[in-house]
Amino acid sequence: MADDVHCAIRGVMTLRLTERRIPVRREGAPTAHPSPSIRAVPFLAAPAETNSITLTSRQREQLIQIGVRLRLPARKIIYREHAEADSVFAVMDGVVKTYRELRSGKRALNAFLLPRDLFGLAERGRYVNCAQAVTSVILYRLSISQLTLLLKHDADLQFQFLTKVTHELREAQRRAVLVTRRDAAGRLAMFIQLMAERRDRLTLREREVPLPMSRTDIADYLGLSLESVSRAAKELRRRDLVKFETPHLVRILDVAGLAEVAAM
Amino acid sequence: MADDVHCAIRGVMTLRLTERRIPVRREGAPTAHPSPSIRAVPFLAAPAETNSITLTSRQREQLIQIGVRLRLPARKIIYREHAEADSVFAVMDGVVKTYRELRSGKRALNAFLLPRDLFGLAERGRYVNCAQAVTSVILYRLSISQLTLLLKHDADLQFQFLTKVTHELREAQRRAVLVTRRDAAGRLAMFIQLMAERRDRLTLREREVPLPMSRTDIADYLGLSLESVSRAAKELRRRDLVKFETPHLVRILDVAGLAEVAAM
DNA sequence: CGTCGTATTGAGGAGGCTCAACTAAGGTGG
DNA sequence: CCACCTTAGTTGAGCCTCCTCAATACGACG
Repeated sequence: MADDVHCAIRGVMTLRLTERRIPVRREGAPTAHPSPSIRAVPFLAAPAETNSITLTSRQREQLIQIGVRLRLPARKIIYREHAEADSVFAVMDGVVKTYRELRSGKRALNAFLLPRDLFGLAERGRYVNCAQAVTSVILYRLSISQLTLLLKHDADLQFQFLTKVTHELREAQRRAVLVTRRDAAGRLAMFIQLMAERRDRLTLREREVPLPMSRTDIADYLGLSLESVSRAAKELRRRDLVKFETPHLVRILDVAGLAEVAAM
Repeated sequence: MADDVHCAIRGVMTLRLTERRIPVRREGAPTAHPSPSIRAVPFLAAPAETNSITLTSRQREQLIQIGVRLRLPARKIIYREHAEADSVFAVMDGVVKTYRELRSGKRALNAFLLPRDLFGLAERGRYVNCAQAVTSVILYRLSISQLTLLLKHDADLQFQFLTKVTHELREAQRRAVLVTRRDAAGRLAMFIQLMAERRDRLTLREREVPLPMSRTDIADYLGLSLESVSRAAKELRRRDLVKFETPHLVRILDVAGLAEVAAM
């Protein structure tokens, strides 16, 4: 009995810690996306449709057939820059980062990939950046050659991919604009907004935004030093715009105020 | 006779000036790309192929059928941010810039579009940035709705577009990495390299790189102030890496040295 | 030859980076 | 169970680079 209680407490504590460091299980857990799906805002005006594209069940089945489901631990390197590119990956659960190692020893983060995102950008059959799991992740690995065949055969499915890549292009442009600004607080505010928008609506309501990545990752993404991110966080807190419940969970206190700081 | 000479001289002078300010006619002039074509490095390893993709003559014809050829003067605004997006454009000749107007009154340049580039990025039927002619340009205007139909019907053609957008995504990521660096000289060096690579091989050999855009445009693209661009140019000149024949034509004196400065 | 737009040059100030010390929390091993 | 070590994050001081504001030079055009 005493042992049970002890175990229960330890279990809870461990769970909390795990939640904080690598929050893989959220509401809408793995089972919510049992088959591959893609998130993208279409470039066409969608009359009655939602903001997102959807694959037909047949398209999902086709993807499942050429794909393999993977489960990887946090920090696992998925592929390296210049490595032979044989696969494209779809994130089912967890967070992945893609980055480049610079000569100076610094690394430039290109993107954080969340569930329903694709990654595995290649050029002439070689990956153009590295990919690493931020949290423990569940991925869907698609053979590029098989995917290419499938896309050339199914124009509708390919159109979904075209829409997705176009979406990614817009995001990359947005980030490029973001990192030109000079003030650290503004950049961090935009980053928090960005992560908040990409969350499911469920938690958006509570205004709690998980930031599973480290301060260093955020700094490398925003083109700031780690210290500047820390100071910017303090600044946003001082102005009562956000509150960091933990280093990896931020609560937005003033949505409008944060938007004001984030505006360029 | 005297009048003829006078006219001839004036004609030559005018031509030279036009060349410098808006160098539309280059070797491989408009007639070199009489029908729409796209430039992109494929993401697949191309065994025997070149670095570029090519459209079949039938695909070109299909595009010509749904497209309209346009000739626009320099500085002409092609479309504005948030405007209804009904067209995608292919550059046939000249240079176009896409940018966003920021609240602060500044503008952030997203890209310079050269011949064989596409532009007209939209989100939910609205353009996400402005497009303006830098030089006088010849464009091919494609109706998005008709293009969409065509792409959904011709998977091979769509695959070319997918390849192109993927290429643009890589470029956007590269730029996002570029603008995180702190030193102005390094950024400008990368920019000169970038423009040199995108030139046709013909002039690359001579190491003369035309920069048809203004210093302000370069500054807005690199996330620097106009003055910093000027100072960076001076710095590169001081080190004998480049020489500015005119403000809009730079000659690379030391390819390796420039690459060294440009390296991150 | 004067004017306008573009590009260059100069002086001063702001912001972020670097270096370094310090704190907090987890994991390990005695 | 506690001391130790490692990693992540915070805080502080001084420096460096770029931005801003302002004046000047240059070239094109009327």
